[in-house]
Amino acid sequence: MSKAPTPSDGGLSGVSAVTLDFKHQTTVTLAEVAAAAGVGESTVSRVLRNHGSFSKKTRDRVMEAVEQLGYVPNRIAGTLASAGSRLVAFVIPSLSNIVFPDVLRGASSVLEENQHQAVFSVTDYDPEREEALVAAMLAWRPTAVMLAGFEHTQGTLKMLRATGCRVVELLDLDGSPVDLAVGFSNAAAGRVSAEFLLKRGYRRIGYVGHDLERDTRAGKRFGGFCETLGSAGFPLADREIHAGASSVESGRLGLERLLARQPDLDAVYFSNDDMALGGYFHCLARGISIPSQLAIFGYNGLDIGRVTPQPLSTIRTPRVSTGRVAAELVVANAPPQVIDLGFELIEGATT
Amino acid sequence: MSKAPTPSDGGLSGVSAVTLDFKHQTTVTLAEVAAAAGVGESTVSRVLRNHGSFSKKTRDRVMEAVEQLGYVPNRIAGTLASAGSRLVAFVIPSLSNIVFPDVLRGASSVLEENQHQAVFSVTDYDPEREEALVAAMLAWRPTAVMLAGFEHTQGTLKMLRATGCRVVELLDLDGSPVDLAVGFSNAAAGRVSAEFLLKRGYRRIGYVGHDLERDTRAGKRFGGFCETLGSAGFPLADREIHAGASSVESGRLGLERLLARQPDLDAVYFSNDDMALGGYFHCLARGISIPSQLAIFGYNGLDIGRVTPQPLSTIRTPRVSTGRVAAELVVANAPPQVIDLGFELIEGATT
DNA sequence: GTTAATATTGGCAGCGCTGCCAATCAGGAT
DNA sequence: ATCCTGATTGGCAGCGCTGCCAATATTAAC
Repeated sequence: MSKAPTPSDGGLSGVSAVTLDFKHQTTVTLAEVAAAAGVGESTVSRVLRNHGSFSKKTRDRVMEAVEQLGYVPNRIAGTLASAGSRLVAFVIPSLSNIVFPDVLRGASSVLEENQHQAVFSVTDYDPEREEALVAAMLAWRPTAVMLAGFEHTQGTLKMLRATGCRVVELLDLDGSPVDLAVGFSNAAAGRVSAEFLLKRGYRRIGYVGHDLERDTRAGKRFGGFCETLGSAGFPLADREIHAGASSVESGRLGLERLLARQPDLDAVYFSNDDMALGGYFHCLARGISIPSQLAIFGYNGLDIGRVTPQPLSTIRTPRVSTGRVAAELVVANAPPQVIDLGFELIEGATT
Repeated sequence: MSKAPTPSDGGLSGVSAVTLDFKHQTTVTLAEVAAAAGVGESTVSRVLRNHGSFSKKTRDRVMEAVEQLGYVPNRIAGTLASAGSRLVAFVIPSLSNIVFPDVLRGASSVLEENQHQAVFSVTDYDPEREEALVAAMLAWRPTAVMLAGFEHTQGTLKMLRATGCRVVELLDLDGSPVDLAVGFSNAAAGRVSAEFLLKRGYRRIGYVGHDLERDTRAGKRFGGFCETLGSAGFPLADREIHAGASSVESGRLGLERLLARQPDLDAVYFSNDDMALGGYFHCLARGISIPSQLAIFGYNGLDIGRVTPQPLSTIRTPRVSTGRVAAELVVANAPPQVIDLGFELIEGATT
């Protein structure tokens, strides 16, 4: 963000002079509605939840009182008195990496249709932080907790196994799930990417990636990629790892550095499409012709990669579906299982 | 998403054969901890919340029992018994538009530091849906509700004014807030963009945008932009509006269509950077030289726009700060006010 | 008209935790 | 040893709603 943004002209500035009245907690309760409608509390409860039986006349009177008083049910009390919270907790590594907003998007539509709510918090790829956030989430007695991948602290695993709620591990398949798992194999994605580049005849292949320690799924892709290259007899020529999160800029810088050391690479595999786009822009800016001088391969299948002058070769991952399917399993209270949604290799014009 | 993704090789497929034991709701309660530690319930409560006084010895015994039993406090019960839920509700139009994940990101770090949780739902730019989702959110008695902009249905406004929780309207300043507002003026951003293009000498200016009815903030920018062009005597030459959400692809197609009708435009203003990047890619692909043949101007200041071969001229908006400041105001329970975070014009190489 | 079913309805005990208040305890002053 | 002050502690009444069950109203069947 900018340090000291220019205040927009025409905008109100700083603290407005007009101070609205402070709100007073309006606490219309079920009991008040019942009194106003001249019926019992349980009747109001039944009408509002459309559960059990009541006459049409009663229904109308109750609804009128609800309207009149502006009653808003209190789900905190409702949850405590009954069973499920209908809250689904997401503990995700990041919101900068488009993968996670996509997963949330897929899940939220399903959850909203089923009267559930999504709660989330961001670990910033820190397992300790994840543990603390999972604990905080469990305090809300959610219907389910959704996490990225299988790498968790012992403490997190212990909580997850002890809790009564469902657990869904997302976007990975290379590991053993606590309960449900929805995603695809990152190791396989890495292998498929390597096979593709080899089949197309590339031999001196490099890698530009971001922090593999923290983003373990990127690490698994890298592992599968190197393994395949190695067993084909053409091991990875060199790699350039950016310490922080992935970004277009670090992809660009990473490729620049890598090429400075290894000017004769014929292909580069990137940890994801953001990084790959940065590499692509570097080539455009330097006049490196793609793919004749250098091939570029990414991961994720972002929309933007299909609209660049040369479409990006990449692996398309079912991010939105991952969220959607995970949410569907949870609302259906499906038995423990592992769902492989697969991925798709997109052959663009950069390879 | 892909229709029928190839299952990843090496991944487990479909329903796994191994069925884990179903969970049984482990309900360790405060009372059980108290019994195990040999103290009263209120003592356990005080220790866990680190509130009130208790001896070190008592503290240790309680913590041991908590550890032993794997007790997880129940915030549902806690909230019902005491005051605030420490839940902050976000009702946002979209998760595809990077703006909103950025706002959530800014807010979530502040909220997590202050032991609050973020709940969200997505309206898909539909005011009726927003109303239903706000109602659902209020049922959780959140500390605050955060919404995009000032355009809400009468029903939504009524609920918002009647509720006891704080209301924050984000990313807009052109309207009157219910309670708090944090953002910047979109109309001003449009005006500033137009002034800039005029000052640089552009005269035949076009617009490529997305659905203005639903994205009212984009509509306000467009309004400010046209107004300034008009009063300078160089009214908008033409415009191309894509009916759906903004995307790189629709920016590219939009520019193509616009140029087909108006081949002699000298500059195009886009509804945001995604659209502008699409336009930029179109020019790259068609060999239209930028900015000599055509200038391109965006909105948002995405990182990617700084790394393209020619950095994109745009308006940088404080999206993450908007979320952060909004969260700070809420946790501090600040009085009603309007905060203008401004924006910054970035002069890239596309104008 | 009467009994048996069935449809409606109200009462009330919690759900698990916190806030309030009274009770108990530990030290120090007298 | 006795009293006083402040630190600790436990008991218990709700928070607002739902689930269970008994009570009452309706309608069908005889």
